[in-house]
Amino acid sequence: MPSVHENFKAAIQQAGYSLTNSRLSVFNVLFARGTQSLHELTLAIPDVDRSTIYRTIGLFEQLGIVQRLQIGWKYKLELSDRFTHHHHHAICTRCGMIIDLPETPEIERQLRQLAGNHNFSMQDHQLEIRGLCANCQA
Amino acid sequence: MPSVHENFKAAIQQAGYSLTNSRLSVFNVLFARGTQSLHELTLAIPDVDRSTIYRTIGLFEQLGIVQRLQIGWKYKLELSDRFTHHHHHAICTRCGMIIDLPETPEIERQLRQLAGNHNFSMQDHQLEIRGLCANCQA
DNA sequence: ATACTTGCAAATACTTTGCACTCCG
DNA sequence: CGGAGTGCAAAGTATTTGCAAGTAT
Repeated sequence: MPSVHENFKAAIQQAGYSLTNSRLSVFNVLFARGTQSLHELTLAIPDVDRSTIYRTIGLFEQLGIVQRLQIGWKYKLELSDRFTHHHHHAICTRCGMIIDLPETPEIERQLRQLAGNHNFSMQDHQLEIRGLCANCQA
Repeated sequence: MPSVHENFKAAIQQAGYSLTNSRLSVFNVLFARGTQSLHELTLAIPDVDRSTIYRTIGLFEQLGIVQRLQIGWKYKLELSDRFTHHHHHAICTRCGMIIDLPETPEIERQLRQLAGNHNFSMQDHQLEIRGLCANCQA
C-alpha cells in the first residue's frame, strides 16, 4: 500500500521529471490545506517564486495531479482524485462555503451512459452544485 | 408564449436596469453564436468598449442571464438555461470540441437527493464530462 | 430632467517568457 | 557532467475602476 507521497513521487518520476523541493512543497501545501487559490499557494510558499508555482501547477495539471475548480469568477486548485477520493462540490451561493459531496456509483454510471449515447467516451467528469448550505437556508 | 427577446427584455427591466443597445448586442451575439470567450465577444462587437462588455457580462451573470463554463484553463460564456435548454457539456480532451448533452430527469433527481443528504438545497448545477469524441476515438 | 450607462484611459491583477544560474540524477 | 528546474525581471493578457459625457425612461 503506497503512501500518498510515494504515489506522488512515482507520478512525477515515471513521467520523466525530477522530484524537486519546489514541487514537493507545492504538493504538500495542497495536501495539507486542500482546495485553495493560486494566490493562497504563493502566500503559503513564499520561498518559491510565483513563476515556478505557475509552472509547477501547469505540470501537475498536465500529469493529472491537480485539478482546477471554478468558483464563480475565480478558480481554485486541489489534488485530483488520485490523491483524494473522487468527490463533487456543493457551493453555497450566499456564503461561498464549499462542501465536498461523495461520488455515487449510480450517478457515475448514468453519466457514462449519457456520454456513450452520444458516442463520447468519458474519461473524467466534474460536477458543481450551486445552492444554499444548511446555515443559509434559515 | 413570450419570445426569447421579450424574455430578455423582461429580465433586464424587472430588475430595474435599462435595455440599452450595448446590452442587446451582447445578448444577440451570445444568442446567435452560442458558447464563446469574452475575447471573441469583444471581436464580434467592436463598437462596444471592452470595459462595457465586462460590465455587461457581470450584470448578466448576476441576473442569471449568462453562465460561465470552464474549459481547461480558460472559460467561455453562454446563455443560461432560461434562454437555452438546460444541458451539460462533453469536452474532447484531444481536439477540444464541445458537445452539448441533454439533461436527464434521472440525473437531476439523483443530484438533488445527493445534495439533500448533506442538508444542501440545490438551486442549480453544472456538469462537465471530459473524454474523447467519436472522431478522436479512432 | 436625472439617474443609469458608456467610453476612454489608466490602474490592477494575473500569467507567461527569456536567460543566466543552480540542482537532481 | 548535462540537461532539467528555478529565480528574476520584464513582457503579455485579462480585468477593474474613476470620471466626464451620453442616453433611456
